[in-house]
Amino acid sequence: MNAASFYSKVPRHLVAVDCIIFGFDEGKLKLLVIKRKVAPMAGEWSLVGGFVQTDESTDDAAARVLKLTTGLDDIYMDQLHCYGEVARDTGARVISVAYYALIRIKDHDKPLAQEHGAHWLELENMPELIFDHKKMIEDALVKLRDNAQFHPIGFELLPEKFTLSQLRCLYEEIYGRTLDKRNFRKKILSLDVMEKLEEKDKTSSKKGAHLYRFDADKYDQLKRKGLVFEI
Amino acid sequence: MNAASFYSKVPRHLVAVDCIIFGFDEGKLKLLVIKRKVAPMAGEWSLVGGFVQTDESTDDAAARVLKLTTGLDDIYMDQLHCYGEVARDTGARVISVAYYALIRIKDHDKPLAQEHGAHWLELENMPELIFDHKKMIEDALVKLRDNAQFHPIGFELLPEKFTLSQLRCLYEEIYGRTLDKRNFRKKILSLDVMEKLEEKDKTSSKKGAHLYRFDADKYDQLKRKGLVFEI
DNA sequence: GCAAAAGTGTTCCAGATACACCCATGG
DNA sequence: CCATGGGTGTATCTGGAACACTTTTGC
Repeated sequence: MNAASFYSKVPRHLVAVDCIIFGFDEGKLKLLVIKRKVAPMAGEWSLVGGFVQTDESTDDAAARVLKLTTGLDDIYMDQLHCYGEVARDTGARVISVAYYALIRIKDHDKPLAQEHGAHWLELENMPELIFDHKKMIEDALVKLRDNAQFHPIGFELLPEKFTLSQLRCLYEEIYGRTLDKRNFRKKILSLDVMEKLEEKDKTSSKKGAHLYRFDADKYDQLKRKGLVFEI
Repeated sequence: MNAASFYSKVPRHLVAVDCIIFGFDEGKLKLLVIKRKVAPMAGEWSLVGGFVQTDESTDDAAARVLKLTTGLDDIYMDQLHCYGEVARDTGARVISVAYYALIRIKDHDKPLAQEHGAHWLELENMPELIFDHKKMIEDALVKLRDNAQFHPIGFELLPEKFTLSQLRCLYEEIYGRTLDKRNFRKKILSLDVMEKLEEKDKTSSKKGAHLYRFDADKYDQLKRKGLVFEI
């Protein structure tokens, strides 16, 4: 059999990407979701998505969709899972590859997002979503937890400069449980991957809290030497 | 926009599944690979795969492909990753969803496998493979390690009755390092998820080693009570 | 002066690691 | 009788968990 006859007569499918876009604001994990504009399910809440084009990889498609809605490039994104049930999309048979992204809410293009009907909703208070998007979000949260424990991805959700309280609050949100203040400080500081700045943040206390910055270069160096990041 | 116009004019893609089929035999992790029969790359080593049909989910397609080559049903399978680079398949643009499966080599339909040109090759001594199949295998091994540590999936690779030495040997293969005999026994037995049988296996020692059987019901009970499986 | 968040150390316990010898048996 | 793999217990160490008071300063 030659290549032409091997690949011909094979069914072709619509392939979509859906993005679970995490943000962190006001001490809460949030997701960027949109009011769907097209039938079926127009007007319902949906993840941000789009179809994979002929000349782009699925990774590229996810990056394109993210940029289209947030204006952001060069963002932490990871593939979550491919959802391939025949009837998962009620409009047509669509195979969807889901990605999750971590962004700094402050950095995104707010007008652009609004133009696309996008809203930041609290993870803990998600409305009904179309198709299997709820399941995607659940799966993404599990994966986020797993990854955040052993990789320094939490910093992707915080501003460049942040306080230890903010960082702890973020991890508490991700893990869904409280963390001991002293143990958390001890552990994260012992990793020695953050730079302590002179500046203090006074927005949330009279005393002021030191700001820190994640040092990616230092992390890479230490990782090569065998550092095991764990929070 | 209505549904018909929304979904029309969207490019459609060939979607394949590829299966990384792990087995364990003679103390070694092995993979079931085939000599590819069709162009391009006919005659080269390849993972077992096939195209996703119109009426089947990607999970179903993977299960179908596995059954076709091994005769086995109802096997541990988990999705690995969706590989979506545009040019990953040199014959056409094919998006591939990879799955990995754990089977008991002794249970598979050997003649059927041979008929499909399938061979069990040692993981440590893999030849070159077509396309990105090498990468898929590497990714699968990472995922297998991660999963085996916290889920009792190692048992899927062993016969129903096995000795502690066999089990330890399997984990040594998976992790790629030796494990202390006494510590391993202590840990695995303390989980209390295996039934100790009266029978002994004398094939590998004069004294004979007790056979054990994994007790899935007991594991499920203990898990509900909060047992954390970890090896 | 007081409210509100920042910052700081020690004790305790569980689980991981390291390690060496006797046992049973077929040949 | 000896070679081979099976089976066993203890001491030590490390890292996680629990826990409460002082500091700073804006109001």
